[in-house]
Amino acid sequence: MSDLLERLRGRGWRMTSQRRVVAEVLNGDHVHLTADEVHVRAARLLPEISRATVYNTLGELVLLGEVMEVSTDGRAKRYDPNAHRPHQHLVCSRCGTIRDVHPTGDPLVDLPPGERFGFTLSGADVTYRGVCPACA
Amino acid sequence: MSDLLERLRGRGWRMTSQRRVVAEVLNGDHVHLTADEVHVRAARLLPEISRATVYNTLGELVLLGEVMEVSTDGRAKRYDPNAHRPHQHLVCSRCGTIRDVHPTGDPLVDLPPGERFGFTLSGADVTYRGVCPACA
DNA sequence: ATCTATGCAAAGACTTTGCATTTTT
DNA sequence: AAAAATGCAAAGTCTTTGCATAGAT
Repeated sequence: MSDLLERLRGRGWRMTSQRRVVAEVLNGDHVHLTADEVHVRAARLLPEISRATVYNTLGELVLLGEVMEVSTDGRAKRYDPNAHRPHQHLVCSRCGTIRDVHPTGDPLVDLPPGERFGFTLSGADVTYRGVCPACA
Repeated sequence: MSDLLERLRGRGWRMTSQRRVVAEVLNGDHVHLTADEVHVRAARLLPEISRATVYNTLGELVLLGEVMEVSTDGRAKRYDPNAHRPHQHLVCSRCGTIRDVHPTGDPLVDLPPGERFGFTLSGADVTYRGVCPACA
């Protein structure tokens, strides 16, 4: 749908060739790359790009709210460009692959006051676990 | 309630002084320590204990299913001794503190077949996010 | 006596940082 | 020209590993 690059341009994000290739690599659905995977793919388009820049850029995109950081167990963080559309994740317990899934009914379970321990709630994540077809 | 140490003894777990202090440190409710925190506290009871042993022991407890690994964002993994009782986590977005919360209604949302992408589902985690009283 | 856990120190995976240089606006 | 991004290399955090020694059953 909406193009990450366009959205960023619209927000007046200073554009460089490095940032452009990072945004290109991240664009799409069911994209959940690690920083290193982003670096490898970005380097195919722009060989000189450094790992540091990839990390910087990913950090920026997260701050801008355009990309979400997803941490699955002990593995490297993954970056999900679907920050604008609420969704949940289905994670393969074997290989770590992630698919986006979309709420069906009303999965946003609320927490009763007695269970809040004084916290100010901001939301809830749901992560489904299972084994993907490739690993089964 | 149930004592972690007792449960482990009952399962014929080879007991050493190191393992004993790790189990003691982990025992309780709302305990979600990092490996390093476990090491510090264990070392107060048994100064010679090494980090490697703490990591080994935590890994064992996870394999035995007596302790759960909880990964919150990019921080170090935390270890939760409440593996036996189903519960969810309420995480402070500011400081990372975790509280256990217990299902009220039926929070286990099911995923419709059309959204499974061929995965064999094994379960779902719910994590509530918010700001804890200390950080607010 | 046998079998396993421990501890050290080194390596490894992932990420961040400081600073001089280059690029964008 | 001013402001900000890049890249390098070094350091930092968290975790794992190999192997000789110590300890549990």
